[in-house]
Amino acid sequence: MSIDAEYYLSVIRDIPVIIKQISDNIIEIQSDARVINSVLIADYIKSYFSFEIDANLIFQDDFRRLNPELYSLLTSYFSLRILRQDPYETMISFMCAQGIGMHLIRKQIGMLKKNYGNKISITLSGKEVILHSFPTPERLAAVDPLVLSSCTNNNRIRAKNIVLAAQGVADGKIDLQALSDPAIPLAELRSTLCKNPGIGYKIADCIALFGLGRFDAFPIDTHVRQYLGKWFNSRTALRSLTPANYLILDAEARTLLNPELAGYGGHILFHCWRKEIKKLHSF
DNA sequence: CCCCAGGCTTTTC
DNA sequence: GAAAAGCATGGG
Repeated sequence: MSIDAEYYLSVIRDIPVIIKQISDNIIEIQSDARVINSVLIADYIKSYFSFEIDANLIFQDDFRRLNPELYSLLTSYFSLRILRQDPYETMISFMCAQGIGMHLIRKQIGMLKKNYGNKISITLSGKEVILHSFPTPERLAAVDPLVLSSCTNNNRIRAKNIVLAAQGVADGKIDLQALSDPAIPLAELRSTLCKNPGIGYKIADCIALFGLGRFDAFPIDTHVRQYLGKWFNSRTALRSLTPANYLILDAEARTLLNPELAGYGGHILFHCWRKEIKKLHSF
């Protein structure tokens, strides 16, 4: 596998990690830690990068037969990984992602970490680099929403919703551990998450897909709607993305992709669409 | 100045 | 019930 840089500095569950490209198909994970979340780091990383998922399970023979040109375009994205990220961090992060561009989303999350996260020192090639962990629920729960709004693109409603969500996690009213039970039906999981202000269908599905390991969850945003229209001739995709149309598109996607891995496939399609068609480079 | 960006909520018909 | 308008800012 490969990453699109010489190395990445990352903080996984408060553990600083260096991800380095060694050769074309080999990356190396460096860390001083032996365990993450009480799991041996090697085992944790294996699960974190969801290495057990094979794109050929998602885009099966019928897909390949019906969409030969698209399939060949997609194959260079088959090594793309969906990370099993922390559910709370995923929830807050995607609450920052409503109707704005990627660089503004990254800016918001960066400010949240810098202003309210813990400093983490890491040594890289003999030089000290300061990283920031994601702020704890307790920390964000205690912030005045008006103050926090400087980190949320000056959107006070978003800041208030983030504080409410952090408070919910801190006091146990939002039990993300319980929601990580794979036996919970997807529709039920989504409606539970949507009870929180600031979380609609799309963000609920993102939390499920990226934070709860639910690779069957299929978030539909403006890009997904576009490729469903262009690549799969969906008539619904030509209409505005109302809640009703969202559910129709969700059902359509499950007829195109292996339903159990629809979201994983959607993410591969998403990045292929953004990079090949929209010519966007930011992730 | 327009529209669009990994949408959700409130108002209005 | 479903559509329309408001939220916020930066970039094309």
